Amino acid sequence: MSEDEETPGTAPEETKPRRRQARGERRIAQLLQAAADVFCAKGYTAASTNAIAREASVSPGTLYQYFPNKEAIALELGDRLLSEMRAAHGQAFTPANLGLPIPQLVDAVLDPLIEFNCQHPVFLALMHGSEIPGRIAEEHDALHASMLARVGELMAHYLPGTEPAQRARMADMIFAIVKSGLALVLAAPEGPEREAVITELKTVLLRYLAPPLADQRLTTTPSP
Amino acid sequence: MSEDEETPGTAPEETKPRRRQARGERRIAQLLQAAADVFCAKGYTAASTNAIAREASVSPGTLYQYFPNKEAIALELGDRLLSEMRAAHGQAFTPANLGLPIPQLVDAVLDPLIEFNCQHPVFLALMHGSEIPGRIAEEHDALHASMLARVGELMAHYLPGTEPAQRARMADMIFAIVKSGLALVLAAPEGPEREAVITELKTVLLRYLAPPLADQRLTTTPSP
Amino acid sequence: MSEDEETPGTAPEETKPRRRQARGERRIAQLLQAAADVFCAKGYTAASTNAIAREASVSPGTLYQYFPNKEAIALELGDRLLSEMRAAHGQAFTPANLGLPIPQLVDAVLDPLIEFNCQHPVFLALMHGSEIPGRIAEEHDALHASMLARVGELMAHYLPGTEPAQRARMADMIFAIVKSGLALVLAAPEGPEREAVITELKTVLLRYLAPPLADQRLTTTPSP
Amino acid sequence: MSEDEETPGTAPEETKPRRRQARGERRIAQLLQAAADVFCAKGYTAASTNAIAREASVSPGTLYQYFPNKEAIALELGDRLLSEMRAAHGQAFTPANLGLPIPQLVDAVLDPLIEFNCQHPVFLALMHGSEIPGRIAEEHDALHASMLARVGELMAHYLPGTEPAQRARMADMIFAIVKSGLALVLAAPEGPEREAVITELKTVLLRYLAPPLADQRLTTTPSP
DNA sequence: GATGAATGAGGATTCATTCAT
DNA sequence: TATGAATGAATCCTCATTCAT
Repeated sequence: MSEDEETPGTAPEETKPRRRQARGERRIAQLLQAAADVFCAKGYTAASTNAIAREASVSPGTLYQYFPNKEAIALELGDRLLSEMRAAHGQAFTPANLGLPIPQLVDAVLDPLIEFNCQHPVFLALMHGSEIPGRIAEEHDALHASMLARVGELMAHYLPGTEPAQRARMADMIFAIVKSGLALVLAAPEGPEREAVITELKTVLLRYLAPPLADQRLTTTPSP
Repeated sequence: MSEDEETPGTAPEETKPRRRQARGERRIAQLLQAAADVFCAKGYTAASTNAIAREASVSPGTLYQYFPNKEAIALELGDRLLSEMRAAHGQAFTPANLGLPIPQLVDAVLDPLIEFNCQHPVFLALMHGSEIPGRIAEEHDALHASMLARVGELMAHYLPGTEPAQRARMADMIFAIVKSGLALVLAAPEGPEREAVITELKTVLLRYLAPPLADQRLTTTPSP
Repeated sequence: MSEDEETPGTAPEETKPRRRQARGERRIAQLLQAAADVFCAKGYTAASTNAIAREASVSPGTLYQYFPNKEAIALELGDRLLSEMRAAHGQAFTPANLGLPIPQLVDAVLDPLIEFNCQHPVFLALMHGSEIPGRIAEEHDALHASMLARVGELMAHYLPGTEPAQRARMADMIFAIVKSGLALVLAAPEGPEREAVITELKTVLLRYLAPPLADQRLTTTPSP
Repeated sequence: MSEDEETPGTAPEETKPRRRQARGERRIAQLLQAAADVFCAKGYTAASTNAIAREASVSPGTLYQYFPNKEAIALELGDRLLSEMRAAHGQAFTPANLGLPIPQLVDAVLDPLIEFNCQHPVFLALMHGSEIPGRIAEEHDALHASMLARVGELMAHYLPGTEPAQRARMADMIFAIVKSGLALVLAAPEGPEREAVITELKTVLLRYLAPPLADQRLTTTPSP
């Protein structure tokens, strides 16, 4: 039984607080959605908390009831985006996928990632944050690091023979390519053009990875 | 004889204005340098003209003697950077280079570009400007477009058989890879690590381009 | 029962907004009063929004919650003054007054006008605005024109035989005399001296108008 | 022989200073002219010293070599205007004119005044200065007072039987009428319309003054 | 909790005035 | 003296944040 569910009949006096929490959650979601929209439209720095409140059809005071300041909004937004992405995208790293040949692996990793970014364009907007100050930048680094780590795991699995420093460089590279490729994908009009861009992005990765993988195979599996 | 008087025979009336102009030019350079630093540190939106003036050890009024507003500073900075880059980097597109095999071509194009960006990190900072408003964005698009066009020319030269839409996609991709690769290069510590990152970036590009170039050779040069 | 709750039967949902509106109106009135004082003291151009806010014991931000800029303050002030004046002074132009002999008419028109200007010295201050820029000047012209038109109507009624161009000149003249006479009245110390100045102003007008009115009577009423 | 010209052969060492003074005077005149233009166009408060210097084709530094601050410019301008006006207009108050019948006196006083104001529209602009601060206002009062005194003298001459307080009121009134009438005259297009406005202004004054003058004649000169 | 008015520090920009040349 | 660059206080206005209701 999950902690959030309660058997009917238990402590009725908890219902109100619960409701409140539920309402609070809705408020927060609503505010984060508004923040996402405004960040997308204006960027973090130029986005004003008043604009976010207005977008959420809420007064500025209400916004500050849920977030201590503008930074916290971006931070929370980043966190939620990240865990949402993990949920939507995490199974790409399951052992099942780790056995896949690279082309399928790339599909299994990129397709949900692209899907996710199409639905949450703020994500990329926040990742690009060259304009983002202080703690947010750190937070971004955290996010960045966690994603890099995932890529690193894959690399370790598929290219165990490569020396770690080189593997790190490759992971950085792949991550950078994916990020900027994602931007191209989002910029392309939905439809066949976007599909073509997606294909192109995968092509870049596959061609980049093919030679080391071939090396790997030669080295590790002396053939049957 | 006062310092302001000159021996007859020289161009006397030009000296004073020239001094002034020289001083003005120096001021402008100093202000642009300060702006570059502040833009790098805070991003365009969060950079304040007062901060730029302070960084230039100058009063706000002085800044406004040379630039009508913050936008003009970024615009002029972009212009200067661009022409400086053209000067430093333009010969990469000379016919001599167009005959080069791809690896050398990539070196000829990327090396000066990397060099330039290491010396002028604002350039990348300004290119990323997702937070940049109005006319500056347009200006950036212009810069972006002009650089893309260069890449496009190269592509047309080396892959004439590829259909234009696909070539455009490839050019976008290459440009995106170079931009984000450049960021990795700048982020790497100077020395062997940076060199390794540079090599990796070139590797990505070469592996990406190798198959279409091979196709091209097969198609166009039926060989003896 | 909280203060915010009302007995059923009244219009409960209007109370809060109404309170707010009332507060807002008070603020606006307070700001306009402060603006009036500062405009009187320094003139429009030299009046600063910060000074107005300070005079109103309010922060600059608050001022800008109610007015988008300095111009809007002067415009609103002009509008309010004008309609207040129309309310206080409008009946001077009723048909009843139009039948009056000139001396009574002059009383009926000038007395409320003087009264009004004594209570709102900004009015004259704003009308003199040779320093006033842009839209405000236009607005002033509108106000000016509307007052001139009133005078013109009176003239047309009392001197129908005079040619229009001449009537227009006379109206301009009368308006100018009244404006500068009003300034003298305001400058005079309240009491008998002020009364004497008022009398003198009326005398100027009556003596100016007497001859054409006499002509008019001779021309139009051939007598019994 | 004018003061500024010197006979050849006299003290040569005085030539330079003299020249300098002459040059200085020219500079000052040039600056005051520029100031007049800018004050007319923008009003005192909105006129910037830089704009005045630019209008005079001079650097701001030069302006401050001749005037300690903006106020001093307006002050000096007022002074010069006043004495110029006295020169051009002073003979209106000569004993010869004092004997004239009122209509001719009015012509003798107003015509040069109007002429002067048409040539120096700043004069009126400065007189209206409701926006003018501090010492300038006082200075204006001085100017105002000196002109009022002139009118007062005339009144004393022509209406010796009227009680002084009333005469002062009448002088104020006349002065006010003339000032605002002058503004109408300047506003009218040159040509017959302007002439008509001038006539109207004189009419106002003559009608205003006729009754007391008639009284005066009855009272003082019973004569056969 | 919700509201939105209020705050005030801070940012862009101007301008009277000074100063090195 | 003339110049015009430099100054910095003062303007207008915005926005993150607080607070009375």
